[in-house]
Amino acid sequence: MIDPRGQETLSGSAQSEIFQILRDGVPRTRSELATLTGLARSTVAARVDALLNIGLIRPVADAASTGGRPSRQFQFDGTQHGVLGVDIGATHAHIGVSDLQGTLLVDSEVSIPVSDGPEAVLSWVIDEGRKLLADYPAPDFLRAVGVGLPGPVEHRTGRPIDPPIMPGWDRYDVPGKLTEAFGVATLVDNDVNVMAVGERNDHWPEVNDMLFVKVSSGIGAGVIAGGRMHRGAQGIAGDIGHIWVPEAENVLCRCGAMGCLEAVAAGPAIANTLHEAGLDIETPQDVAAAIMRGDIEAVRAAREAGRTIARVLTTCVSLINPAVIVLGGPIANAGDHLLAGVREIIYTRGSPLATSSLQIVRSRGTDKAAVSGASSMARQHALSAESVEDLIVETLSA
Amino acid sequence: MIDPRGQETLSGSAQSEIFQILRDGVPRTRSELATLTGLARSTVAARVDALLNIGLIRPVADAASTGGRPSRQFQFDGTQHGVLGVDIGATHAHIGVSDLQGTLLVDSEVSIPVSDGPEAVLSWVIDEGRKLLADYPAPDFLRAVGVGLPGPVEHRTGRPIDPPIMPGWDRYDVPGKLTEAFGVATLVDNDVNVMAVGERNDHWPEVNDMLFVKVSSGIGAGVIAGGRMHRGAQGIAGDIGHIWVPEAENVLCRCGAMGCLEAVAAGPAIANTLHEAGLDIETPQDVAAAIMRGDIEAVRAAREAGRTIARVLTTCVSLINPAVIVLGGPIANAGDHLLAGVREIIYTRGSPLATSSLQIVRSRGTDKAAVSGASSMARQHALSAESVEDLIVETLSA
DNA sequence: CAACTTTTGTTCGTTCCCCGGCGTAAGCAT
DNA sequence: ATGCTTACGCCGGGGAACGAACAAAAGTTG
Repeated sequence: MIDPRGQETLSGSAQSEIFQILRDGVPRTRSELATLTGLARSTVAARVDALLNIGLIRPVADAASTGGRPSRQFQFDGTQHGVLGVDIGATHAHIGVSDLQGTLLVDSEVSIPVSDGPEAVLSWVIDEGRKLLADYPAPDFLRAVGVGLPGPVEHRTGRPIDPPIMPGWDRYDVPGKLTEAFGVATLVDNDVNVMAVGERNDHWPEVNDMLFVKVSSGIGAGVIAGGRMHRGAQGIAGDIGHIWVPEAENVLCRCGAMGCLEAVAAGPAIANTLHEAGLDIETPQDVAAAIMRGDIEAVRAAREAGRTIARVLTTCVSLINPAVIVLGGPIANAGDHLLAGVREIIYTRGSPLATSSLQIVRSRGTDKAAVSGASSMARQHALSAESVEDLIVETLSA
Repeated sequence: MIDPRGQETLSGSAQSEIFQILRDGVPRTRSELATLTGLARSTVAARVDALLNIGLIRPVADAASTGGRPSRQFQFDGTQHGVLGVDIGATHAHIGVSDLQGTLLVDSEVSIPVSDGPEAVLSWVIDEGRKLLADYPAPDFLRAVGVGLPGPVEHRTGRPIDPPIMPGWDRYDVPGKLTEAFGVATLVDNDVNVMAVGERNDHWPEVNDMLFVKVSSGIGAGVIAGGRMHRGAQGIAGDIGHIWVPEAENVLCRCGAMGCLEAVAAGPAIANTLHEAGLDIETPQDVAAAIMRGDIEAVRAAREAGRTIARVLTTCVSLINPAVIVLGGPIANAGDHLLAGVREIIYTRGSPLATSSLQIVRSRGTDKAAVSGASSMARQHALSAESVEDLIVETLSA
């Protein structure tokens, strides 16, 4: 019964090859899969049966006959399993259950400051997660958990590293806690990275080089290079909020330094400018609202912030040569004004080669972007060759 | 040697798994390999025999007995095969034969302008290559060819794309020509990328995130992200020479635009400055010579160029979070002055997190850096799991 | 110095996966 | 309804790898 070759299974990597082909959602027949993979029809049949058993694929309408017996078609079925997406913000926690297609099934939000510490926040996550999952009692329904945290995270271990605004979280074993509670793998990352992965998986799957820039109370970027999240030597790649810009030369940043980009172009900086101009604006949310209602001063400030950010981004574009820049966060999503400022500078000042086919767009995510990004990260893991193979083996032995 | 396990060792085929383990040069016994791979002793023995036959490993002194029969040890043997490394510069061509350990065996250089066109230049490469290879008549000695070109290259196809200084080379099928002549795979890339790969493979094998910056007649960077060369959406990632900098606001660049970094900080710009200051300096080589002999004006100019470049690099550091920045090219290698300027700015102005453990060093390559980089690129290919397996299969069938 | 111990190296039968051929099932065309 | 065409399911054969058993080569001990 048991493969005597133990855990080292060369054929194992090919085990889920069929599934990886079907992941695109296109229905295919067994013969098509055989020619695509080069495997024998009999082998394909066995694999397809296994996937059907697990519920990762489903039969769909037969293909039109070409003269002989019509062939059955099979298609990716993402409805039988799900993942948990968790977004921890500075003042709130947001959790959602998505199926493996990426459809958000239910979600729930609560106001809880991250400064209450990991035990309090994660307890809510666990309780609420279990409540939401109660509606999906299928055995093995949950396949993974994804978490976005508002600070630097060592992705390999899932632990926050010296987070500035998360007292008590430093090096806390977030995946340990959640894996214990839910019994599945837990992936943790910085919220910007999580949104970047989500945006890419959901809207730009064919793009391998992308920059996601979030403008809210700070400014951060997620770098996707060669189709993979780029984290850098210490996991702080994309931390562009504290790059020195001449506009901020005499402005003190919350990080304690002078000259940081986010000291002049992030939400609080814009709020401050507008407040001093006499507007009744305190928070980044107020800024977004003012921009949305077309306040001329706010619009001007958003566009100017866009220009300032773009001056930094021109360098990023030359260095990375991305196909797309996505702007996200409440300020960027409040109309096209910040976007317009970014485009203005990048398309005029950026190098012609790198900008000729560069797209600069707004995030398509909504207020649920972070949760859906976290889910997307979890989904990516759950649908990976490794996870699917584990599931096949598990099911076979049971 | 290179540690192949540094990043993703695509477990595609376990056939050459044993070889990939031995690539680090450490001698190992069959039993050690068996426990490392999880394979049976008999399987390991068969694989080892195959590798011995090919000549990719060699037996070394037996291990000390632990009471029983002493075990034989085997070690990577890079002396039985070799690669060709080719560096095409603006005014010269340089070719060398290296063995698979990376030792440069012979090399040869000629003054030939790249503007003579691909047929002329590559004819010399082929003739000279055959001459050099005549001393290594072992069948199947040559395993790959690596080429560095002074312009943008579409790495997938190996064709130059709109190169500014290579008339007649646009979209020329360089790998086709050389593969036909030498009968092995040919890899082509931009010279900066080639040097970056070489520097990484030879001197920073364990570093996965690195920036290589070349300062000569232009300024370019090679980006290694997550252990892989990053090329970007159009293959022009790292093209930092034409980033807008305020220092160059009113300076015309050779590219036709105003404000480019390399218009003020590359070799020709420094030469021009010094020439205007009354020095007898015309070319970047003159600049390097002046710096080397300690000319105070030249040293000052080099340091100032370093500062200007570093202002751009601070953004790159925040975005990529590299572990190392390597500065190469004739200007950077003419003493530590440019390096000092770069360090001065990055360590004072860069974000503390990203610079705290960042190393900024000079390239260790010599004037043969480009050839050795091209060889290194070829070697990386020749030692990849795929190539080794092909070789095993080939030898078995013969 | 010979027999024993210990570990390695080698051979060979077994197991399992996968391939490919053959018979059967299921629609189309006449 | 009959034949044709294509797809599905079963089954024997080949190859890869495993592991047990045996042979070899030291060191160890009486």
